[in-house]
Parts: sequence; C-alpha cells; structure tokens
Amino acid sequence: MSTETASRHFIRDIVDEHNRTGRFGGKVITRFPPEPNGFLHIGHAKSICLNFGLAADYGGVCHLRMDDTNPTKEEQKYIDAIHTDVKWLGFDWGPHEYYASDYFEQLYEWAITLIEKGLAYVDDQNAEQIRQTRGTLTRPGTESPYRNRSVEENLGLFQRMRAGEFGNGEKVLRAKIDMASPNVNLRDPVMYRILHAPHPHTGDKWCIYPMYDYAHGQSDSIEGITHSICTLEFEDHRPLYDWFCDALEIHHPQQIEFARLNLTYTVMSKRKLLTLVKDNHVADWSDPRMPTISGMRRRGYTPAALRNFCARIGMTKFNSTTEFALLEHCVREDLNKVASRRMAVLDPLRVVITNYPEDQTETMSAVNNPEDESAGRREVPFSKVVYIERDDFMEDPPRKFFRLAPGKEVRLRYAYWITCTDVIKDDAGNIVELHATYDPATRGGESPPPDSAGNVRKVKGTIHWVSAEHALDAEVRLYDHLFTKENPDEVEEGQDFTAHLNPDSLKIVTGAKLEPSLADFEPGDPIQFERIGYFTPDIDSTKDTPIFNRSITLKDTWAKMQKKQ
RNA sequence: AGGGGAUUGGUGUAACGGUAGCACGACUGACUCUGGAUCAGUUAGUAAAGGUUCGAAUCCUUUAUCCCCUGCCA
Repeated sequence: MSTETASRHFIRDIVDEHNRTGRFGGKVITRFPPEPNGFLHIGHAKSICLNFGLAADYGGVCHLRMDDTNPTKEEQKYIDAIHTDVKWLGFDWGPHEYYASDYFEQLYEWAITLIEKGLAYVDDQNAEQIRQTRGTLTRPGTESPYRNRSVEENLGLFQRMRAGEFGNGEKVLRAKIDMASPNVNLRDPVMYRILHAPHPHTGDKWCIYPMYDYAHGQSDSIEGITHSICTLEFEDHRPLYDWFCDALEIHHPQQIEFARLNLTYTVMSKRKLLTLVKDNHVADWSDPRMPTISGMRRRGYTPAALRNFCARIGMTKFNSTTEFALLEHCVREDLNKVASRRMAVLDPLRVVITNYPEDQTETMSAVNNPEDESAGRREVPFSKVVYIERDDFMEDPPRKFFRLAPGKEVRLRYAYWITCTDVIKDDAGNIVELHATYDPATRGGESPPPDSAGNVRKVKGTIHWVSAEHALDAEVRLYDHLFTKENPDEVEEGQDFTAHLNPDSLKIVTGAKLEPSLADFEPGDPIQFERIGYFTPDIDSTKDTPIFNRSITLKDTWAKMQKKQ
C-alpha cells in the first residue's frame, strides 16, 4: 500500500503552509467536480486520487459535485457512470454528493446582490456583439451601451430573464469589472445566459443558467471547500474566482492549478472521446480501448493499478506527457500479484501423444498463483490429445528456440515431458498435427530420477497446453493502442486526430481452447493465461461462448529478440 | 513589452543555497516448471548566457523554447 502513498508535491506544500498560518483553521475540504457530459477518463482519475487522497491524508473530506450548469450537454447516464467509476476506483464521498444545480437559488440571490452593489448588469447585446466588443488579446474591449443601466432596471430585467420572458440569447447578465483588463476573463464576463432547455436535475424550473466562472467558485464557497484544485487552463480564471468571492464577501477557497495528464498513444479530451464514440471508431465509452475508467475496467485493469499509476506520475504544473508504458507497468505489477493463473491456447495445434493410453484421463495439480500461496492449487485434466500454441512449435528452429521441434523434448507445464516424433501436414503443406511421446517418469512435470551414473536429464522449455477432450471454446479479444502515433494530435495539414487510428487495435480470436476451470470467472476477475498475458471475462460473454478481453500481454523477451532480427 | 504559466537523463519526477536521487524505458547478466515474476548491474540530465555567493538546479538579470487565454463550454 505504501506505493500508493503520494510523494510530496507543490499542492501539499501549499496546504502545509495554510495549516501553518491557520488560513483555514487546519481544515482540508476538497471536491471532485466533474461535468456530467461524458465518461470519466484516466486524467480524471488523477484528479480523483489527488482530491480524495489529499482529504484523507489531512483528515478532511472530499465532496463529489456534479458541475451541471449546462443542460444542453449533460445527461443522467453520465451522472450514473461517474458514480460507478469513482466508487470502483475505490473512493467514497459518503453523504457529500452535491450538484451545482442545487445552488441555483442561492446563486440567483447572490447575482441580485451583485446587481444591487452595481457590480453586475443585464446586457441586451447578442453573442456576436459581445464578441466584437471584447477586444483582442492585444487591444482592450469597449464597454456595452447597456453597462450603466440603473440598479432598478437591471433587477427588473434579470427577474424577467428568470421568468422566461426572453428567448435564448436575447439577454445575459454580466459582471461589471474592466473591459480594458489585460486578462480577457475580466472583461465583463457573462454570469448568466438564457437557455430554454430541461435540466437533468432541475427539470424545467430554470431557463437561465449560470456560467462556470460564476457557479464554480460560489459552489465551492457554499460547501466550505478550502482547496479548489483544477487544471492549468483555469489559471487565468483565478482572478475572477477571487473577484466573485471578494465582491460577495463569502467564504473564499484557494484555487490551485495543476497540469492535466497526457498519455502517449492516447487522446484525452472528452470532446475527442465523444467523437470516437459518435463516429463508431469504438463501440462506446466503455470500449476496452478507451482511456476511460469504464473502458479500463472492462479491459481488466484494476483500481489498485490505476491508483498506483496516479501516485507515480507526480503532481506539477509542467505540461508533460507520460509514457503509456508506465501505466502498463502499474497494471502488470498489480495483476502479477492478484491474477489467477490458468492455461489457454489461443492458436491451437493438436498434439497426439502416441504412447499415452487411449481413453485415459488424469488430473494434474497446478499452482493457482505463485505470488500468493493462499490462492492454492487446482486440478487440470490431461489426456492423449492436447492443444499447444502454434507458436510453441517450429519445424526448423533457430538456436535459442527452447520450445517444441522435431526430435526435441519440452515440458508440458504441470503434466509430462514430451518429445516430438512426427509432423503431420495437409496437402498444402500446412502443419495440422504433431505426434509425440511422453515420459511417464516426468508426471507432474517433475524431472525424472537420475540415471545409473547419477545424471539428471534436463529440459529447457516449458509450454502450456489444454486437453482437447476437456477444452472450452472461447472468443478472445486482443487489444492494442488505439492510435499508432505517440501523439495522435500531431497530424498533417487538413487531417484530424482520427488520422492515426490503429486499424489493428482490436483483433478477435475465435476457437481459442481453454482449461475447463476458466468457466468459473466473472467479468473483472483478474486472470493470467500462462505465458500469454492477463485477461478478464468480457460482459458480452454467454454460457455458450465465453469471451475474454486481453488486459495486457506478459513481457515477452523472446518476441523482443525476434523483433530485433 | 497583451496577460498568465512552465523548462532537471529517452519519459515522469525529487532535491526548497551544501554529495543531482528515485521510478519507467532501454541494455547486460543471474535465476526460473510462465522466455512471466524476482535479483544484480549498465545507460543517460539541471534550456542558454551573464551575475550574487566559500558554494547555485535552487537567488538576480537577460535570452530561447513550449503551453494556456479573444464560448452566451467547463
């Protein structure tokens, strides 16, 4: 568990400083504030681990808050998915589930306060006019002709906005700050817009909705948040965040910004992920190739692996890109500890053991997890005909090939040592079957007793197998990176990020042969197919056709050696 | 001179004026009934230039490069 303990980082330094000076009375209250407009991804996991982790470490609490201020993009199904994913990741918000929309009434009243203070006004300009008068990055904006309406007029208009007297876009409420500010966010930002749209949580109660800048900080304030942690792009918004809290004279949390996670071979924005879903480049948000939490869950990644990954990537303000290999390392590290070992043959080649009695079946005792003795052992049926992996045989093997070849001896894991005697081919010259003999003295895979001179026969290779008579047929889905380029956004003129989608990101294998006990697992259960990789049953599995997703391959130094040549 | 932020091995990070460390990756080797795991080792870095200091990744100045900001998105 110590690996999951985050190391020191700048946010902890800030919190420590606050605690030292007593700014928040030693309290730490954080929040994870997703907008329910898409599924959570691994980048959100970084934020979730940070916010919940910080609260836990400092004896505080972390709230889950739906940042639901834009009903045109938000849906209940996303809210449900957020619940599932945060829980699955291992975090508990207890009673602290909130919705920005719960605060709409308070936000409205505070807007009136600002109008009364002369700090907000109703603007009749349309979106285009507001854009035109905002100025540019290098030139100041110009003030709206409606900027100096009386408090009474503003109050009346704002009340009528709420009452639904105006159409979408006819009027907005703006904060009166500074049209000449070098920070564009301070040039009279829009606080409320009119949106005649039903809201997943408030139904048709409202037709005016607060903008992020006006809703977020105020929601933080209402909840007594001490540290409002967000990503770098909000750095420019902090002065506005502070302005609202100061103007309203309400509890004032500290906004802190950190760099969002980037991963090689991956896109992370919800907009792009939505595109992948909508354009059917993937099956849905929880497609195992997606960097979503639900996709990774379906793929067989574990919560512990994701949490550990989040602890390892660090926390800085530097815009970096983490190698996918680090995530894979964390996944293998956890899966190695917890996965049940089983035997499965993906590309079967029949082997007939010619000197093994017809009709005989034995059961062989196999270790369930060499990393965890408490996982115990199981019995695996063995008989005259077995399947081995086609890759584990070569008719004309190179020097360092330790597997089966004509005249060569190899160990069938937990069973017997066999020697290949014949290669059977079809008319086209394809290998269809192997004949072999076994050595009864090697039962269980053990070395045979020493000969009269005291020499012990050795065997270098051990391969996996499945008894043909007892095998389960299955479909196996093999996944690879969704993109072929480390940075999918690096594209030629006129292309977009879909230009480098990997056509081989999903390979479906049918007719895989499984050890019978593989029928006993549920989606999410971590399994290692020995010598191949980590797998978990897919939710599409049926009694007749079990389906397994490959979570990740085992490291394969043999494949690496081959590749180099 | 628009504003804001950033820059340490291939990658991600630590070092808070005092020995540049850790992890991932890559590469060796040992061990192994998984060519897995494990173990041992190798590799490679403070963006640049000035300055302050006994001493600078850290402080100052200048430069370079990168990211964000002109939604009635968040």
